[in-house]
This record gives sequence, structure tokens and C-alpha cells, in this order.
Amino acid sequence: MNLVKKTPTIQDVARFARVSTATVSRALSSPERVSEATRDRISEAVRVTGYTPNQSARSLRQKTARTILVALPDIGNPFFSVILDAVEREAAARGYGVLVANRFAGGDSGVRMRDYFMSNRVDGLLLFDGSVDLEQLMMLTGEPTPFPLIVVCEEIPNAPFHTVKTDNGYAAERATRHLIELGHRRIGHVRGPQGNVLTVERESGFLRAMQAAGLDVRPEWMLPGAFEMEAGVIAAQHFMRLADRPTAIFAANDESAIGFISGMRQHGLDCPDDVSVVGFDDLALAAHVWPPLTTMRQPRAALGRIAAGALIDVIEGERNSRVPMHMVLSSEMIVRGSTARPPALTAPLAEPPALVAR
Amino acid sequence: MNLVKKTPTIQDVARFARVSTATVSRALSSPERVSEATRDRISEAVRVTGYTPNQSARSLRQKTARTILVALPDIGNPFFSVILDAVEREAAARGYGVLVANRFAGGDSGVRMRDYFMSNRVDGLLLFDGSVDLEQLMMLTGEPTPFPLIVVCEEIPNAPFHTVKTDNGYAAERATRHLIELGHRRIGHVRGPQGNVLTVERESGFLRAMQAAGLDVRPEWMLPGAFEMEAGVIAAQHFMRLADRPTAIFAANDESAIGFISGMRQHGLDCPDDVSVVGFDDLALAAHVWPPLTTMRQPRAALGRIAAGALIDVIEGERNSRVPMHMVLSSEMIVRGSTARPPALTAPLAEPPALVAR
DNA sequence: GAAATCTCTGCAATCGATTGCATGAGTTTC
DNA sequence: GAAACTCATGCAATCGATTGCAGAGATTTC
Repeated sequence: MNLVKKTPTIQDVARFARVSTATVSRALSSPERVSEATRDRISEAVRVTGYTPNQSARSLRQKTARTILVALPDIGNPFFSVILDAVEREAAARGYGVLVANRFAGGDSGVRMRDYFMSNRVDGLLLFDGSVDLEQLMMLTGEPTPFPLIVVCEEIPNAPFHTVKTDNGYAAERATRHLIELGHRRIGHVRGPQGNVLTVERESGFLRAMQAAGLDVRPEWMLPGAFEMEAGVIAAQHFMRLADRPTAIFAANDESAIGFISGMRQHGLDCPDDVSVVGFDDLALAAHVWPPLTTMRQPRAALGRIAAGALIDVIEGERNSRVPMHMVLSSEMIVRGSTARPPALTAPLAEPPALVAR
Repeated sequence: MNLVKKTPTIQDVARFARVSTATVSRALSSPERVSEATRDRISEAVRVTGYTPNQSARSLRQKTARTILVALPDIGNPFFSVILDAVEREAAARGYGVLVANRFAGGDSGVRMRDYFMSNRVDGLLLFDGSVDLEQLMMLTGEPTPFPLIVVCEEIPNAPFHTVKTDNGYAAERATRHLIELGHRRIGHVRGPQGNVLTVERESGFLRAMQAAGLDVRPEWMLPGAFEMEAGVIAAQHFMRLADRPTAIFAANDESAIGFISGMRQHGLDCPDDVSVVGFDDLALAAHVWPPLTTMRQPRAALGRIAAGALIDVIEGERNSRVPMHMVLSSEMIVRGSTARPPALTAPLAEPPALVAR
């Protein structure tokens, strides 16, 4: 009665088309190698039986999974999820599946990666998390079993991997210069998480811009932070305790900028009337918070698309994986309402008056 | 020189431990079936060779992929990405990988799903998108090859699938009642996208609450929308054109609520002084926008965890998949600053004065 | 002490697709 | 008209792990 029909295999197709399985296989993967007549019979047979190649069998034989692994520090973070969107599209367009591994860094990250590769589940890795164990990673990409890997948005210093990222240092410089051009002289920075490469890059960009303008950087104006709203709120609390406060803040990312603004407001300070704030990333919500956030836009969709494309190129051998390549995409300054001239400077500046945003 | 060592197979382990591959396989999957002595020898051999079972081979033989497919309408949306986070953790904890398929609905969605299943890449599906082609879905879950499927957050009417979701209708009622309790009598609604089940459920919850309180619902106060910020901005434009405006709005989700507030502000109206707004979802940013958003919190992490757990139960046969089961999680009202008493009612109400939020 | 039972292990088939090699028919070349 | 070549196809090995069946030896039962 309830006899479950099995899913059709290549055998069924072969039987139906009265050819061997070899011919069916060839008809599907390199059609020019079979005659038109049999090709037609096979197409018909595929249609009738509803055949779909078994990916496990194919993987086993060809040692290829047609799947990439995306290792993220936090999928819940909209910064990553938009990139993941682009990655997924690019991969799907090229016939690859996308496996996600979240909260990747930490104790067993190297082991988990090793397992994914050695168990033949994935052909390549997009690594969005620079805090992964470098030694374990090298062991993996190194001689015994080299595998395709691209580091995205982050960078692992002195490691010979392809990378795709944005010009963090330059963008941070640009953001800081924007504040300086508005007339700010007393500028602080809400840092990213400690030990993160991006934190360092953005901080040094900030410092370079300050130095270039001949401005002092007070150590107490470098506020500890992280890439989260809550960290911005806490930074605002530190900020409020300062006897002498800056008139502008460059925050290491949008979330901490928004948290900072929100925290400041709880203490009665307004943005941008009291303090101007610049963020980094241009998340979707940056345009919709109040005040709309001035920020450096990272081309996130492009990052995802290019990274996925490059990884698949490496997997398919179309790109040399021995010579590490660094792709740097440029960020764009988006001026919105969270930055204005400093409160003291309602009168025109000595220089020609800067453009007042908003 | 550069001889690439192959990745170790079960054969290598067997040779090293001087047993058959069968014994190695058993030692790893059901250790109680081998003697302690050989078990130790095999563990040692596994350690030395660095063996990891080849997942393709295992899948082929066992017809199981230890992978679930998560089909989402939009990963970039933080609502989904937080759920995905929970799904990924639960799946990882139970030894499953997570494949994501984004922008799932539309033309070939049924075909793509069919391929994922028939090609043996995945064992089950978490479907977050109700707008998928029902007929194709039924064909798939139906007799020829039934497969494990759970619909999350959405619902496909009259379809015999397990579902995990929140109590949308009741939550919408609760949100609306909150506005009524604050003293609002003229209340509008920013709808979700047309044709969406959630849109209908939340709208009817809204209508029930209004009816229960004996309040009129004017058709022109039911503003067209979608689950996006931009749609909220547009709804605000419609709102501004009304000759006679409500004093409060229940928006179908947080994003449209935030967009609405932002759009209203561009026209000089303030929230909550002029108009109170309630959202739905409690996204991370709801607490950090200005004003902080009053909203119905959906237990997103729980949704993801429970859905993934239930799906794996079905896959592993620990849960009957023939009797569809509906799990409904309850939402929680989070009162923040975006709701207050209506502008006309600065004087006490006839009823005992309602709690003024903020 | 023979029979029954239990424990541990190995043999070999199996999952489904791919692919190197062989074959036979047809075509071209000199 | 024989040799050389091309083309379409089939045979059978292969990828690596799992598992039904069977056998050897140890242990228990009566």
C-alpha cells in the first residue's frame, strides 16, 4: 500500500533511456560528448523520472562539495547579515551552497574548521573573524591540506591569505577630517573592541588626521568601546564624567555611535547641538535614527559579492591561491544630521565657513 | 618533493590499529560494541592519523546529510538574522550544519527546494517565508518523498505543516489596548505588506481591540505599509496628508514604526508629544532610537532555538511528523518612550489616570 | 560435556555518480 | 584497401564509510 517510491537515481534514468549510466553522466556534464539523439532520449528520461543528481555521491567521487563555509563572529549583527546576503546571492548564482558558522572564534574554532574541511563538507572558507587561532589556521592552509580561504573585512597580520576589505585607515582619517573642517578642535574617539585589527586601523586613521591638523589628542578622550550599542552607551557615561569634554566624537562604528548618542541624551546632552558624532559602516538604520547619522559607508554588498566570487575562483582554480592578493574597496562619506559646527562657533570661523550639514 | 599527503581515511586508521574498517566505524559510532583494548588502539590511531570521517561518504551510505536548510525572505533584515543566530547555535549543538537560502520565494523557489532535498544535501527545512509556492511544497512533502519541514514565524493556511510562531493576533490586540489605556481614542494602523499572513493577523488583532473598546476605525487611518523603514516613511507622508489625524499609531513592525517616526519628524511632528507609536518585534535598535520604541517583543532567540530543535527531532524520528503541531510563543509588551497620553488629554481622564510612560 | 548464548571482529556488499580505458562502427588519408 | 583516426558508448573500478551476515572464541546453562 504505502510503498514509498525511492528517489530516482542515475540508474533509473539510464534504464529508461536504454543507455549506460556513464552516458547519462556525460550527457549531463558535457553534452557535446554524446550524440544528439541519445541526448534527447536522456533529457526526456530525466524529465519523466524527475531525476536530480545525488550531491553526496558526486562529492564523494569528485572530492568537491560545491559549498562554501562562511564564518562570522555574529550573524545577528546587521553589518554582517547584509554582507551574508550578497555572499549568498553570488554563491547561488555560481551554483554553490552557503553553510554558516556563527560565533566562530574562540576555543575550538580551529578544530571546527578543520572538521568542516576534512569531512569534505565545504570547498572554501570566507573568514569574517580575524580573532581566529592563527596557528591552527596555518596548519590547515599549510602543506598537508591547503584549502581556499579569503579573509573578509578583517586582516590577520603577517598571514599569507587573500583579503577583501575596505580602506579603514583612510576612511577614519576622512571622517575625522570632516569634523575638523566643521571647525571642531577638541575631538574624541570611541574605540572598537580591544585586540581587533579594525580598532587599530580606525584609531590610527583618527590619530593621523588629528596630527595632520596639528590638534592635540588627550588620552582621556580616547574612550574604550566595542562594536555594539551598549558599548556606546557606556562610553557616553565615561564621557559625561569628563571635566573637560570634546565637542565631537568619531565612533569606531555606527552601533557605538548610536549608543553613544542615546547615552548622551539620557544625560541631557544633544547631538549635534552639544556634540557632533560620526559613525562608521552606514547601517540601514543610520539614516533613520535621530539625528540621522553622519558616517563612512562601507560597500557591504560589494564586499560580499567580490569576496564570494574570488573564493569560488580560487576553488575552481581560476585564481592562483599561492600569491596572496589584497583587494581594498573604498568607503564613502555620508553627511547627515549628527554632525554640525561646534557650539562655541556660531560666529563665522577664521577660515572660510565650513558647510553646515543638516 | 611537494608530495601532497592525502587526507586520512578510515582505511588508514584501520591499518594503523590493525583492525578492519568495520571495527573502526563501530568504535566511532557505537563504542560499546568493541572491546576496550581495540577501542583504545583505535582512538590512538585516530589521534595519530588525524582522521575525520568523510561526510560525503557517510551521507551517501546513510542517506542523511546532517544539514538543515533555512529559507529566508531576507537575511539582511535583523529580525531574521537574530533568529538565524539561534538556529545556528542549536543546530551546531546537535551536530548539524546550516545552509542558508535567501530571497527564497518567487519563481523557482519550489524547484530549488526540491533540488536541495533530492540531491541529498539537506535533511530538513526551516521555512521562514509563507509566500512560497504551496502546490510545489505539497508535492514535495507529499507521498513520493515526504520530508521534514517546519514553518517558522509564518503560516501557510490549510497546509499540514508543523509551525512555530508568536501569538501575533493577541500581541497586536495587547499593543492596541496599551494605546487605548493611555487615553487614545483616535488610533491608526500602519499595515504590513499585502498578502502576508502576519499582516492579516496583526491587523485583525488591532481591529478586535478597537472594537472591544467601542472605538471607530476609519478606513483612511489604515495606512498601507511593509515591513521596512522606507515603507514607514511613506506611510508618514500619507499620514501628513490626512485632514483629520489619529493621535496614535500601531505599526505592524518596528522598522515601519521607526520609519514612520522619522518621516513624521521631517514634517515637524514629534513622537510622542504629537503622535504615539507602538511597534512590533523589539529589534535591538528599538531601545536605542529616539524616542525609544514601545513595542511587542517577539522571543526571537527562543523561536529559532525551538524551531531548529523541533526540526531535528522530526529528522531523527523522535517526533511524529504526520500530525502537524503548532507551537505558539507569547510576546511581551515593552513600554518605552514612544507612547504617551494623547495631546488633548493633559488634564486627568474620567477613568483613573493611566500610567504615563517615559 | 554438549548445547546454547554472548561478545568481538572481519568479509564483502552497498550507497550513486564519475571516469580511464576499451571497443566497435564509421570516416578519412595516402 | 589498409592504416589511422574520430566518435559515441559501455564496462567496471573508484571515492570512503556503513552494516547485514557469519564465524571464532569465550562463557553460561542444564
